[in-house]
Amino acid sequence: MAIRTVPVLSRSERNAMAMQAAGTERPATIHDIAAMCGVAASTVSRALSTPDRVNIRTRARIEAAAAELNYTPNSQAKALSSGRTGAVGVLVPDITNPFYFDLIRGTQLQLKAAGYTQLLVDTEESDEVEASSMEQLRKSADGIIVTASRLSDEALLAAAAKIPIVTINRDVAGVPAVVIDTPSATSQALDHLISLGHTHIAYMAGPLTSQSSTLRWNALAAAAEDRGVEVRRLGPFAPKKQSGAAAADAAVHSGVTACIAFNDLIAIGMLQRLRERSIRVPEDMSVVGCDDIFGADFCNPPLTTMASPIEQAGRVAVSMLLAQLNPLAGGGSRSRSLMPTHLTVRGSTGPAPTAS
Amino acid sequence: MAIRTVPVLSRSERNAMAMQAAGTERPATIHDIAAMCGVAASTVSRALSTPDRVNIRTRARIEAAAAELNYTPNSQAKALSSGRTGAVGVLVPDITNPFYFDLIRGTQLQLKAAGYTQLLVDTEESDEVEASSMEQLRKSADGIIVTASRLSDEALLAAAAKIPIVTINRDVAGVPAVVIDTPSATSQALDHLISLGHTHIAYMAGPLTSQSSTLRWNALAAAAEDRGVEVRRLGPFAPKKQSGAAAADAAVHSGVTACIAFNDLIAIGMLQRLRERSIRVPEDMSVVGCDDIFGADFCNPPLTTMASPIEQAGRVAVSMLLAQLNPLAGGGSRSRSLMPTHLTVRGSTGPAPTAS
DNA sequence: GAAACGATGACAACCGATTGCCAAATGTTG
DNA sequence: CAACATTTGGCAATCGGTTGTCATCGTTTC
Repeated sequence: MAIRTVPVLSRSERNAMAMQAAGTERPATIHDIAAMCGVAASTVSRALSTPDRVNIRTRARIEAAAAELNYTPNSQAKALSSGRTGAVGVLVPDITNPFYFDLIRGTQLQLKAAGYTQLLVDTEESDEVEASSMEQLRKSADGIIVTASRLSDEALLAAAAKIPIVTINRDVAGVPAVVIDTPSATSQALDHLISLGHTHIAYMAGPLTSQSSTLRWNALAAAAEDRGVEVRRLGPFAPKKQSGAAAADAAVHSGVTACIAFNDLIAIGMLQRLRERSIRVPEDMSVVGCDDIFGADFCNPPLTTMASPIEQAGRVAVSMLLAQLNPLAGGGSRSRSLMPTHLTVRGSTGPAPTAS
Repeated sequence: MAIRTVPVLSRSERNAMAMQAAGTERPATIHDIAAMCGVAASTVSRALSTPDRVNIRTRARIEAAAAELNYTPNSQAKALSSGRTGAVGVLVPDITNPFYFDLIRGTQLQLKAAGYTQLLVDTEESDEVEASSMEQLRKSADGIIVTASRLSDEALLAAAAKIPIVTINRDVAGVPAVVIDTPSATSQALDHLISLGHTHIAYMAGPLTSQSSTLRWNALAAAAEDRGVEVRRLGPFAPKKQSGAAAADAAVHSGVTACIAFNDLIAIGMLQRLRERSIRVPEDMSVVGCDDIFGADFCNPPLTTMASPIEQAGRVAVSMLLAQLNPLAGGGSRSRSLMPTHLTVRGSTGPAPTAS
């Protein structure tokens, strides 16, 4: 009969050995605290998460021990057993777009304040990456904030059925959304240009898959018809500074005297290109951007733009998502939030050139 | 005698009930696959992670079942049992600083390519937040990338003993680091200014806790002595665009004709302020920035700056960290990487004004 | 044809917490 | 002082994987 020669070790004995071997201090667990206080692990767990369920004196002992051991709960284990991960995914189409910097900052601040972790994912403007990231996050996050989604309405709805979602700048019935009201700013911008005497105006469109671009164009076209001016649509252009060159050339070629760009990146790119071509802004051509991103105020000339409360939009999206996650707090969660915008006039717009 | 009236349910039975109740499809687990293939869960686990340990036919069956069930491993469970989280923490002092946008982009891209998740944390320029974030990440990440750390050398070393760390722009013996070689670019910038005839030059310093700022100043002071020109240190200034106003005023007041700013944010802020005060750049005052961030090329005038390969630095940091995590790959991991920089001359520097 | 062997897959412990259930301890009341 | 209500805290199952150990099976070699 074979006798086990390897002695059976208790968990703490093995841990102690591992510690000794590695020479590094092993993070404390609730079991360590339990052993130190002479109570069960479950009691420790309760003392820390449901303080009322535990005698105040026991709780004090446990808290002291936890402090002494420098205890931090293991978030993985917590997530596994409780089902809540304490993380929120934030999907952006392009990390390098400054628009999202402000957004990310807003979500980051608000999430941290609520004790959540932000999982930042760059979907590279691809609907496939977006969909697979969502599937991935479904397990590792409690909710998702999706900005400028490239997915179809159906796909978004289906995803929202699996995990709480809040969209930003993408309005789909049934999915809570934060929408920055750039369409209404668009007509403000149009009126601004009209008041400066412009009658031939172009809209430099964003990606075809961008709902924002479509909505802005619709609003702009409607307003133009209402005011009896001509606005033509050019593009599409990728929302990057480099696209500005093509946009500028297209605008010049079309003979307009003013243009409204899908976003500030394109507008700033246009400014650079126009300068290269010695076309003066705003004397020869007025340019309006959108979003008021970092840089819009110090480019040359400073950019007239439709300012969006970007960071605030991020914060609101987080609030809406957290309200969805913890319905206990009385405040009935709204499902749609419209963020106001306004036109900020700087140096890139001016009177229309008199007929040459 | 009390008989249990509640029937004991197997795991799958309960899951099925939960599915029915929630009306939503529950993510598949290895147990589902195991049941479907008539093998043990452990076999499924091996088939997916150690394919060689499993018969090729069994493996094929398992893979087919996994695909059919649309199986995705639960990262929490994986992390808990294996000890590896598949996540890397990235600590930045200020998310809104465009310098870090490029950095974050670099880390994000490289991490994603390696199948890791990025946990982004804003430490708000606080050493305490930085320390507590590290303690937190110790459990939830496999490694940490720390940019421009505000911690003491000892604290960093201690942290590095607990979890793999790579620093960026912070050199501590014993901690792998990526260092952007701005000090050497600093003397390039100085020579550039000297060649333009400047003899009275100021360095607009960054935060006192920034090692980068100190190193740049040291390099600059040494080079200045070597060339026999006067360079005075002004500041410190917070690395934000708003600080540029104070910096500009200080520079003007000190009577210098050129200044080298700690970073582009300060430099751009200075340009704005100088313009407000009708001080011409570069005719009355030359300005050199550092980093070549987004915006440096289109501000007014375009900024002469010491260009840093920021995104690349992020990628290298990730590579170094991953090499540390997976030592299997032969390439001996370097512990220090110096990123070259160069001076990019644009419009913000020009000949020194002739004596008035 | 038997012994030795490698490949294969099942069993079960484990990671670090949460949580339902129940027993013991405590306090309250008549 | 007994009976009952209420805390309080322990036990054990569970989350979804990973991994060490071991039994089994088919194959190879002498």
